[in-house]
Amino acid sequence: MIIFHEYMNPIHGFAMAIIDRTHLTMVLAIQEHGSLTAAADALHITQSALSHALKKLEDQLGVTLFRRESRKLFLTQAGEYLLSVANRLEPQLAYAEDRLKQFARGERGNLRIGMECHPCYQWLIKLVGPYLESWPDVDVDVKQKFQFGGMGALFGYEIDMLVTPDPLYKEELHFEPVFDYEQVLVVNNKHRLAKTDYVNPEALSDEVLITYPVAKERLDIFSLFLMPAGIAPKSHKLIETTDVMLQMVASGRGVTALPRWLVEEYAEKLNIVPVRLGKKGVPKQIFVGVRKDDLAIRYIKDFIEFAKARKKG
Amino acid sequence: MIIFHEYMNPIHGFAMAIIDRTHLTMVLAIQEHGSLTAAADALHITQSALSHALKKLEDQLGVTLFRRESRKLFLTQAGEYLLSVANRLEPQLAYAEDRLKQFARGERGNLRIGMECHPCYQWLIKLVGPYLESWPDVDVDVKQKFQFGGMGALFGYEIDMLVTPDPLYKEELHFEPVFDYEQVLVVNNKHRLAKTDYVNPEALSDEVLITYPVAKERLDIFSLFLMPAGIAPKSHKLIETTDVMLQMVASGRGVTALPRWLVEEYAEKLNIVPVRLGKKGVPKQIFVGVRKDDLAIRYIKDFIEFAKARKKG
DNA sequence: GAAATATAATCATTTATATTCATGTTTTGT
DNA sequence: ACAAAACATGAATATAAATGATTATATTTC
Repeated sequence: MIIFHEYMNPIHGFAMAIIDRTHLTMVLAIQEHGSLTAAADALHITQSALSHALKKLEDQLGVTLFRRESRKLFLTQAGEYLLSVANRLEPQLAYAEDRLKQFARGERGNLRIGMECHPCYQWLIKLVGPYLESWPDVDVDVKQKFQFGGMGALFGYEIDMLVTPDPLYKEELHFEPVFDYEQVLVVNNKHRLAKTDYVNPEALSDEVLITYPVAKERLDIFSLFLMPAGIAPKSHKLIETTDVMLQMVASGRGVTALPRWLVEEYAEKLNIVPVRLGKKGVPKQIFVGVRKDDLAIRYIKDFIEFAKARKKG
Repeated sequence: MIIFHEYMNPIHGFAMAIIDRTHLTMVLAIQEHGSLTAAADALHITQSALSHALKKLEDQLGVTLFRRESRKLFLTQAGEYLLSVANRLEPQLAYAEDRLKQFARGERGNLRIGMECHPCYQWLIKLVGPYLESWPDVDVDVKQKFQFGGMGALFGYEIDMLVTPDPLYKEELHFEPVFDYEQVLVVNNKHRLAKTDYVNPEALSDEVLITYPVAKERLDIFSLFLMPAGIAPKSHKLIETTDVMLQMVASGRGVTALPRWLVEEYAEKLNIVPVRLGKKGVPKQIFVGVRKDDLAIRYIKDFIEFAKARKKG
């Protein structure tokens, strides 16, 4: 029996779409189990419900999906086609649902990390490898340039995590220190200051100072050391990368300021020496900040744990 | 807000599948129109309904799909993913639905034609070309061997249409004559019977009769001509194909019986001549039969019209 | 060949779900 | 400050779906 049934003008509901996921699972179950009764069992509904659902679908489409022959059902051409569609699409829906639940559990996602502290990059790189291993379904993305600063990027959902030496305590954000270190002066090992215990700001007025190309306020050597003493270096050179910067220092072209742990690492290969800034040194802290809401996401919370566990002093 | 909501043990309904086609269209509409209100309009539901539906989906999945920022919505990572799924799968569902409706209108399908009449094959072939052109979404399949005969194949849904000279009037079947023709004797043009107006059965008792390899009861030359007169040919050769059969006749190896129109076609190339069987000739009819239910299918009904329009006498 | 069994269809009713309506809250624009 | 626009919420209601009981029919079993 073929009924030409026009499904029209539904006042309620998502308009005229007929085929639904339930219809796919329905056809799959009937085919798999060979009868309405068995299929209904598998779907945890009654035979009656399934019979109704099937009939309704057939009526709405205006096509017979199963030929009823005595008490058995056989797929018609249309049914065969719908089955093939179901076989193809239903697993994809199921898979999508699984993945979304992974998102829900915080097991899948894309962690976009912003860096506001040049030398921290070296530290981060060492962290990322093991982290990616323990979160195989999380991708990490590191960004370093922000139109409205790292905070703006965090607020604007441009990044999900900010690595910075300057936390900003705001209601919506959560900052946590991940490691302490000492900011030191770096000089060539034959430099006149190489053997001293510490340097005073005045000692730098004759030096070429090399830094990353960012505002002076964001450079600790200026904000915490030179500017309080009212001193300026002989000249100021800007260099992008840590490697080149240290090559310059090693070949006696100037001095720079970096974390002590980083200098010690490079000291194995280059002729450079760390020297304390001032009698007491310049202590620093690095923080990671996230949006408070995101602390519920496991892979984000776990990244912070990872970071704290790998302190470098 | 992330809610860890376990959706469990539903007593009713199709178990635990969450994502539905409505959810796909929902996400697509929100994305396309940029706001719940506009999307709801497009879906012909109220803003409230859409808000409820979205919230419910998010609760069930336990994941936020849209970040609400002031009065605007932005996709989260999970939402982005669901959108990509929706973009991929929803059109496929819509397409499947379209095709099923084509089935319903009888515009798409597979027409399996069974042949129980050897020479009809030539006639059918000429029909199929134009038919396929006017029904681009219908495939035609021609079968010639049936374990339980043509009728059995029709009943058993092995074929959808039977071309036969012997209709069987049954409740569930519908037969219709598609063309009338005369069954004639075919002889070499130098044959002693070539110039006669007609032949009597006795005239064949000295001839080699060539036929298709089927039961004698199904051969008109036997059932309608020789057997009623109690005559048998000198010998009986079985040949599968019409072409070879007529080559044999043309080279004087025997005679055969075929539709007049078919003989006239071959007579242009081969030295063969049709001769009337008996004073009145042997009139025949070819029928096509289908299951009565299938008459509602347009491409099937139309095939019969095609056939009748291309009569060959 | 009769009884038992299995399957699907149907009907009336209950239950569940989806949608609306009325309203509240927040944000935006003037 | 105020109106308009956008989303959220709760209660009421409309729609859809599932159930339970029953019927019809075909297969299996004895």
